[in-house]
Amino acid sequence: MRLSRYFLPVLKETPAEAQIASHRLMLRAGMIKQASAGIYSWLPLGFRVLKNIERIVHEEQQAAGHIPMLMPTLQPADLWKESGRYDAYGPEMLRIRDRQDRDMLYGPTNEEMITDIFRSHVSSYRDLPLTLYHVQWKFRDEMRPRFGVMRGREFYMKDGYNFDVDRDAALHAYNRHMVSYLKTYERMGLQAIPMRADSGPIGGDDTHEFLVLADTGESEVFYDAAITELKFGDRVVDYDDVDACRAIVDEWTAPYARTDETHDAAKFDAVPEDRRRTSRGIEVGQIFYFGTKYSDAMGATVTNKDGEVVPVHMGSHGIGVSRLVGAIIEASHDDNGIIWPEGVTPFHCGIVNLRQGDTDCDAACALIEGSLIAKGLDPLYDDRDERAGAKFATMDLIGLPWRITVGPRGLKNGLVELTSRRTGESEEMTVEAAIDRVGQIYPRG
RNA sequence: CGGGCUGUAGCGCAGCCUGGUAGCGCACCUGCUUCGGGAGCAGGGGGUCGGAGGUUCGAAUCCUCUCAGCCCGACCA
Repeated sequence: MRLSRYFLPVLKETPAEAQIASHRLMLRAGMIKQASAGIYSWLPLGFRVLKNIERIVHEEQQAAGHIPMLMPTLQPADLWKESGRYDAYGPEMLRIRDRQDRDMLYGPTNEEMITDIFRSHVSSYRDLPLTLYHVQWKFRDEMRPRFGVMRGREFYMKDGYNFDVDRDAALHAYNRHMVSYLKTYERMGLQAIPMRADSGPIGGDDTHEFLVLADTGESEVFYDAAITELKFGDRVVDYDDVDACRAIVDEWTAPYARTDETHDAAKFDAVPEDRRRTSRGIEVGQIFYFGTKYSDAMGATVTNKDGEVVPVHMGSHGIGVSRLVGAIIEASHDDNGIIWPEGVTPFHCGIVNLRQGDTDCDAACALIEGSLIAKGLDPLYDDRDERAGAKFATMDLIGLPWRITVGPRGLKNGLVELTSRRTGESEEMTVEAAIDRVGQIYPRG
């Protein structure tokens, strides 16, 4: 993409309403524009990041055997009256009436709808296990939206629902989700720690939240430093292997890690003192096992091996996709702007032409751009007729992890500069070497 | 939903107290010079002062109502 043809409305000054780093930087980098309190338009740069996060979520969900679909944002109230949550949910739920005077709502989550789909089409244990998920906009009418996309009223969320014949099978689904979530967050360059949590309005027995450590987090968290040493890395998981999934879950749930809601001071004190940590965390996902809560209420049953009709065991699992954009920035920025992890960056590499209009510089930049595109990468070439300082400042602000700088001085010797946004370190090399290096950084394109 | 604050050009703000018909910086447009970390000079365009009502000869400024946004709290992915 050539910046001169793109839509990147960066701001030099910070809008007054932005209080925290991610909100400030998303506005300054031209990623979002507020439409109303807690409701945002996603401008092209922000949209790219949102879609990258969504893509990783899809890939990891499908790797775990979960099936994508799409449910609507508007739901009939009848389903929610059936589960009892129409009254239980309170004013957070946006209620709407259509022209026929039917009660509708903008969905804050989809347990009722998915249970309705399930009961309409599945009646045998032979069709289980089944996990369906979608990524869709949700709405919760927060009293006080704030912090940009971190706590909007409208938000983009992956929510999945597992259906299993009994408790043991459903617990494997729970473990499978935890494993897939660990992998998902790690691919986004995040350390998200699973912590035992409260179930809130979803209800249920077993639940973990995933928290990213950041000073601006809404929750106080207590954990054993040992958990931050764990890395998922390149390990290959067989998601059908019950014992293997449980072993990974055991590994990540062994060290103490809880939010203030479930904090147990006695157990925390048992952690060696030098490993005890207190911090703040941003919740970026949660998994639940809630048994037959909805299947009982809504009559979602299957016939088991023995010919008995039994309520199906369920769980649900969410990843806050739009919130993750903010959370990643909270965890990865400096005074000059955002620092994107390679997994979610809106463009793989920036190309800065220091002397726009100079034949050699223009040609070198065009060559680099074309070669990176040929490798399946997405570079952002700043071809504007701007001064060097303005181009550098823009690149730093929007946070592309790598930058190739092309100027007449270096080019005289056939050299360009490759700079890491994270470390600030620069290295001079030939045009070809720079193209190769960036290609190696993103082996999968 | 309680408490506090703010709405003046795309963004950041001054002007309001003490009424006299709107200004600064950035951004934008034109020209010249500049050109490796948000350039300089000159010229230029852009605002029903959130909205409605009232007081007044006259309202951005005073009064009433209203809408929107932000902060603290309770709540929350």
